[in-house]
Amino acid sequence: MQVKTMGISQEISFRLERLILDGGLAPGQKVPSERQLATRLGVSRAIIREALHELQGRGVINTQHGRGSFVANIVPSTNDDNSPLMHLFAGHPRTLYDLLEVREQLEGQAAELAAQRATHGDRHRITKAYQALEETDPLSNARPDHGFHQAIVEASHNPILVHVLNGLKNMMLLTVHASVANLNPRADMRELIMKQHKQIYQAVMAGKAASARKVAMAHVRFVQDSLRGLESQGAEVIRVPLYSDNFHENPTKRY
Amino acid sequence: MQVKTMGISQEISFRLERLILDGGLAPGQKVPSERQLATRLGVSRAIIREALHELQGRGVINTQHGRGSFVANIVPSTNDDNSPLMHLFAGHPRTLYDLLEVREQLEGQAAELAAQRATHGDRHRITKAYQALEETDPLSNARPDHGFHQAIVEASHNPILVHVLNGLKNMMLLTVHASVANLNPRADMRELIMKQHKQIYQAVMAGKAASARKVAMAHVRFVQDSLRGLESQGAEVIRVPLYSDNFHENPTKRY
DNA sequence: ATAGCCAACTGGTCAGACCAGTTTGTGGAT
DNA sequence: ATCCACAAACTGGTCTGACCAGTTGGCTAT
Repeated sequence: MQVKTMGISQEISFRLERLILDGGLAPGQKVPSERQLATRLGVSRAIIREALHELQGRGVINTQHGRGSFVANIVPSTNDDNSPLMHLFAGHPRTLYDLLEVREQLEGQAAELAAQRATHGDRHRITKAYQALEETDPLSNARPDHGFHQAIVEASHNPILVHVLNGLKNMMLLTVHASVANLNPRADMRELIMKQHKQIYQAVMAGKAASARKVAMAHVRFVQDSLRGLESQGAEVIRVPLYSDNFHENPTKRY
Repeated sequence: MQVKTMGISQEISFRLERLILDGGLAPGQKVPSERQLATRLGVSRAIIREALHELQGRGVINTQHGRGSFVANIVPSTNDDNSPLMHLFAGHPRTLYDLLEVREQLEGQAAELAAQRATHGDRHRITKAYQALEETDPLSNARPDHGFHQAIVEASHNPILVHVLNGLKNMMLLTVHASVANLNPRADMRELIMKQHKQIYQAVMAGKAASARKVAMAHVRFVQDSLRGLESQGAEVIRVPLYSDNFHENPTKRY
């Protein structure tokens, strides 16, 4: 109905963004002061501030008290690295564990279904992925790991499950790839993880559905606990801001 | 360069975002009015507006003149109506059961977590939703049913779970006759479903996590089996999308 | 020349007012 | 009794002017 209408503040933010992106303002350059913009554009300073906050939320500029606003170093990438979700992870590390909590369920289900439904072709692909996993040095990269899990998920023959888990995994890869790399270097952990992979592989191939679910869930939970352990040791899993929260009641006890 | 300082408006936007993440505000839900937030948080309305603009720029919320601000759907993969996933439903009713298969897991997990983590406020909301569910004639509409499940999912305090399940639910609404609409007309089934709801409600409220998971999963599985039964009798389960219920008018649209 | 201070920037916050859409409930007309 | 219209009472949108709080640079006093 009313989609046409766009507030002045929106229009201002668009004009500023276009000005910046068109090269009128280069990255690092200082944006005119709020009062200047207000008089020059013929609007109140409040509007300018709202528009600037919008750009700030988009990551186009950053603002410093007493100094001014500056054009951020933005790579006009079409990647969704700047998606709202990414910001959520950056600001709220708990979300990572929420993610793993859900993954624990779905990976377990995937393994269970895979054990039940895997075809000959599936088994072949899973075996190939597992062998690649064994032969590759986990230190180099996590792709074999990715491939192994992927093969199992696909063997579940549930496209919804594949889709959802793929989405969750992408989220993780984009935000915590460093931490995954942090996990493997420790010899003891690496050995444990490889043992878990072996258990998953064997259970799925043997068609032991319940067992497959169990070990797959244990695997995710292990990763989860390990990350938490790393974090408690001061490792930088993801950026951690510290803020108190008395705005809304907190859940009784998390984790 | 003391980077530590963060303005009130930043903190407000952070807290609001956190509130949304915690499931206190689910996608599509209305954010409290600016004046309410201002008084509740003890800051001026200008600050609230700046914080909201920041979230808006980030795509977390969208705002409509005269109506309010609403939480946007921030998990794109499972909510995108144009997703290739939607095309799967076209000719493959089986996908519906894949969906329910996944839902079985996640609803179970949601109930389990809700039983563990529900706050006083959560319990109040769940109780209210359950009472509405009891009093309403299920034949009229499915809103109370949705509200009840939604309340439980939100009480899990896992934003990822909330968003994923919300996406799956939307998918179902878009493609399937609401299960209750199909199932309830039969007196025996309706009674069974209401009994299951009661079990879920009691288990969650009693904090019996394992039991809550069990009955919630059984509920989804029952719906699943029932639909399959109906379908085998020749009933039309899958339908063409006709809902335009979604109002994602994206204000960040250029031009 | 330099240490120190102060004025003039900058953004941050507040208060209250008014405009502009939306929703809702109540009234009257039917 | 039903239904339509219109007036509150919401909601967000904008403006004004004031004051607080960091930063910067220049000007004094040493």
